This record gives sequence, C-alpha cells and structure tokens, in this order.
Amino acid sequence: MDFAERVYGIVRAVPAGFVVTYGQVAALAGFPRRARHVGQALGKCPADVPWQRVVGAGGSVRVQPAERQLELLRAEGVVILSTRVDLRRFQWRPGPLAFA
DNA sequence: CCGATGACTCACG
DNA sequence: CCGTGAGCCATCG
Repeated sequence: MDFAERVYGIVRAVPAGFVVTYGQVAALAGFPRRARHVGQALGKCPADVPWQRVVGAGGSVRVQPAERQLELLRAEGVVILSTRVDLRRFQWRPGPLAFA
C-alpha cells in the first residue's frame, strides 16, 4: 500500500459535512511530515475521493480557484467564515474504530 | 544525478 | 491579517 492509496482511503472515510487538514491526513497515514504530498496525491485522485473535504491547517483553502471547493463544502453544510472553514465545528476526528 | 516545484506548516515581525 | 523564510520530501524534467 503506497502513500497515495492510504491518503485516498482516509479521505474516503471522512463523512460529508466534515473536513480534515493535510497534516492530519498525513499523520493518519503514518507520515506526519508529508502534508504537502497529501495535496500532491489529491491533485490526481480517483473520482470517488471527496477531495474537497481536505483543507489547510487552520481551515484555509489552498486549492485554486478556491471558489470551486468552497461551493462544494457549502453544499454539504459546512460553514465558511470569510474564506476559512470553521474547524471548531467541522473538523472530523476519526473514532477509535474508524480504521480498525 | 541534480535542481526546481509544490492542493503544507510553523515561527516571526 | 499579511508577508517572509525556513524546514520538509516525493516527483519531474
């Protein structure tokens, strides 16, 4: 299982209406220092991967143009506060058995 | 092989 | 809040 595959598996596990950060995904994948590569992998991910649910640390959107991602997130109920996702309420925390 | 690149992050001013 | 700079590291040309 390579890095990208793990990333896709993790992102697919994020429920609609929630988001995770690049660094968080990298850590969950077992590679805490590869936040940048999460983005690289998402750039060419399969269609069934909800890439819009991955944002930068602090809730910032790094995708250009950002409007596209913001639109998809709003559509699933995520509240955007002036170009930033309200992580306080929408960051997903994997439960103990999320990946067992 | 090597340097440039980048959907990152953090510290500082 | 904004810009800078420095670590980071796989991928690309």
